[in-house]
Amino acid sequence: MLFLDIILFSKSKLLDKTFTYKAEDEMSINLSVGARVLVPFGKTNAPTIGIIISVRSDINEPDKLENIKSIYEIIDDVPLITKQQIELALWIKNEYLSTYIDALSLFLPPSDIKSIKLYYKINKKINYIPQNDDVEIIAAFKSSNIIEANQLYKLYGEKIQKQLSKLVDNSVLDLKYTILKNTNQRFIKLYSKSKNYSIDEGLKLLPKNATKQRDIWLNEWDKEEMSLNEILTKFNTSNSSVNKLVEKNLLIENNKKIDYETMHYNSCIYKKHVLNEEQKNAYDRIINSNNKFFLLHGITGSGKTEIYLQLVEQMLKLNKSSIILVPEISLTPQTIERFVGRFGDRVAVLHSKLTASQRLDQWKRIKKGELDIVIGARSAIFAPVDNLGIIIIDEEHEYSYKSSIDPKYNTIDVAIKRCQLEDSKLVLGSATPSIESYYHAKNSFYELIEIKNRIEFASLPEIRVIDMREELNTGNMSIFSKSLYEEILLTLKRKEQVILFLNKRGYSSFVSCRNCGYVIKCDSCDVSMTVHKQKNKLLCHYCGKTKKYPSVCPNCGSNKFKQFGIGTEKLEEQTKKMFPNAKIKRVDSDTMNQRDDYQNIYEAMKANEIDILIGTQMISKGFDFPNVSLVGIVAADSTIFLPDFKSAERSFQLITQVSGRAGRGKATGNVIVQTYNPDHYSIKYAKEYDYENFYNLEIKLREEFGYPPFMNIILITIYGPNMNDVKSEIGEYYDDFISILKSKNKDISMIGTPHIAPIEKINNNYRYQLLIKFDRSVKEELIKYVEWVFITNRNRKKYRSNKISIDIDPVSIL
DNA sequence: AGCACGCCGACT
DNA sequence: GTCGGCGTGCTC
Repeated sequence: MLFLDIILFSKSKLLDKTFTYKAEDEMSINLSVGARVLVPFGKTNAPTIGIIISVRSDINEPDKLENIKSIYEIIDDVPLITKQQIELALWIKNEYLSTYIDALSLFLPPSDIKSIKLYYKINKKINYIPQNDDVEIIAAFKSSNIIEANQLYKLYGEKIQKQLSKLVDNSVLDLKYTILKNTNQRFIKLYSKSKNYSIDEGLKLLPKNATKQRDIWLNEWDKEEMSLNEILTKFNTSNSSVNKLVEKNLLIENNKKIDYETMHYNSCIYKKHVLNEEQKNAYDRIINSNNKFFLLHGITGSGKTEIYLQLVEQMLKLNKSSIILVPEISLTPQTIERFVGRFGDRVAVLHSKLTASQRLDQWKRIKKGELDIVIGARSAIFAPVDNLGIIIIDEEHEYSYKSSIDPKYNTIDVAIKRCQLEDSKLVLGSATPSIESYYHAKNSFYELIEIKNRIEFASLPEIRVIDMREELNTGNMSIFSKSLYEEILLTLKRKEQVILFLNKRGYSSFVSCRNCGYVIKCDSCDVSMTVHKQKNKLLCHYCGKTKKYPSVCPNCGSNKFKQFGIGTEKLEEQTKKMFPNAKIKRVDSDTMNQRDDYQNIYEAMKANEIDILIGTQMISKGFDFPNVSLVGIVAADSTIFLPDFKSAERSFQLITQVSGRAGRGKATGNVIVQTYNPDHYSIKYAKEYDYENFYNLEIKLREEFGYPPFMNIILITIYGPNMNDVKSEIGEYYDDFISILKSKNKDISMIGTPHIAPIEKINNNYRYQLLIKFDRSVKEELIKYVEWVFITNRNRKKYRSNKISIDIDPVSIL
């Protein structure tokens, strides 16, 4: 007999624990850790899916033995996750206080189980004399030994379930089940022109006014068979005309199985470059060092990607696989292109636009080892690769590496843990490492590798800081400083490209009444609404709700309004006005709706079909266009003074990263930074490309104010529809928390009391926060107390409508 | 999450 | 007397 510890696939917090089942002593059970099982659960023994996380030959509390049920069956022949991955999942559960199933699900493929069908089978060996209500049930089994449960419910109503389970208990009936899996086969409708009609014969069947149908019938097709989508785009029509043609038998409809295995990326071969001395040195150190963890600090344009590519190539030679993480896959087409262009069909590209079945397919192929290079956003860290040689995290300072949904894991910490478990190397790369990472490199946790020159000794663009206060003094009220305006003119004249960066989408940041100063706010959030001119609406950037532009002030009735703060939409409008002959495109989440929009802009940029590219953060990453020689940062102040411990770092990184988009080709680059705070240290050091001194100052401030990497932070937010309930709940649990700390009598310093969140209300939920700062040495212990107070014992009924968010090591405390 | 048990009000 | 309302508590 063996005992299996199971985690059920349930979202309920109350079922978030291990359940022990027994199974016959079989060899196969030991090999089934990580496989899914079907188990009887609850009073009705409902077949329920779980996953085996461990197998034991004994049980801790023997008295409970009689309560332990036997599993129904093991679902997977091959475990979905390895023991190491289970260990990593359990680490994540404890480190970030998530549920078991949330942590495990990170590693699991999309479910291939459609449903479980239940049957009842009559047991012929038992001679049962039906009593009372059982009579008709037993009678039903006269015609068939086995009947689907749903069928029985249909015949006699759901309430016979009780009798059925009683009959099962008495062994009169046996419960049977089948697991229905998705076939993972998709069909697509393909259309071809009927060969039974000549063109003219067909034409006769089509009314004169059916222009679209005639278009489709008369024109030459690109290929014999076209999909509906292809027809619709080619002939700019709707499916009704296609359906009509099918009705008339002029088009033949064909169901074809589509093969998801062929997922290609249009990319050309990306040939190998010879590493320069600095690159080669970096490469050699990573390959040869006994250290496992590296921080590659290389300025923008220093050729980090080529180092990554050659590291991966070396891993292939050693028969090892690689994981490459990029901040946001759709925003880094270049990196993807290079990896696919170098390694072709060994590369799995995991991105958020994959359908569930594509995702499953990729997962299986990675698991099988057909794909041994995985490139993707943060969740690719959980890819089921075997024999992992290296993990590369590009742009390691990016916030997107910290998950914002549960489990709120930090990808870098997960990667470190994974590398320890699987004996692999980890390379963090950035031109502007996070303060925390650089600190750890300075303290030898990472081996620090610095690259100080651009490839082929291209020079870094010169950054000019323009004091916008002086512009105002000289009477320039426009968005463009004199210098930026002139520089754009010159750049356009030279037929080079310009990137204008502004970190705010929309037209204006907010609207306020000229008479009384009232600011239009979202009805559901404590946030001012942004003007979106194209949509002719006010939009809340937090909950997405919209409002009409007001005709009168809801506060005083005045009809005079003023808009404040510029967004990319207004910048685009102004730029078009100032440079009427330039080809201008805007990139922000408002213009990037379609799957291919970003890719199209990228291609257009490459082909020099755009003169001025305007965008938000979306364009700050990995864009590499040789013909961009001017970058304008329109308002560098937008994030500087946010009350967040990372805001100075963030500003420095943005300016450096965006500046890095200039001067990547032969043309020397220019950067113009417009600001009202030219003396702020993040702007001053960014101007000089002086990461080192920026770091030296910032790290002192972090130490002084007790922020990471010196102190750890846990941010607890309780939110709900009633402000008083939220306030009193967090107060009560805070008291519990404090008394636990006191009773433990340990030297735990903990700072802070509950307070209303900087954004008081989001989506009609009032928010209160507790910010806990503490020394790293007590982290493990403190997390246990947080779990005890805010998860295990958080069950007061009157706060049922409140929710909680617990963020360990948050990257933002807003 | 389900599901059963159980303790109260409105009915044939 | 009983049907059923949903509050409470448990699931290996």
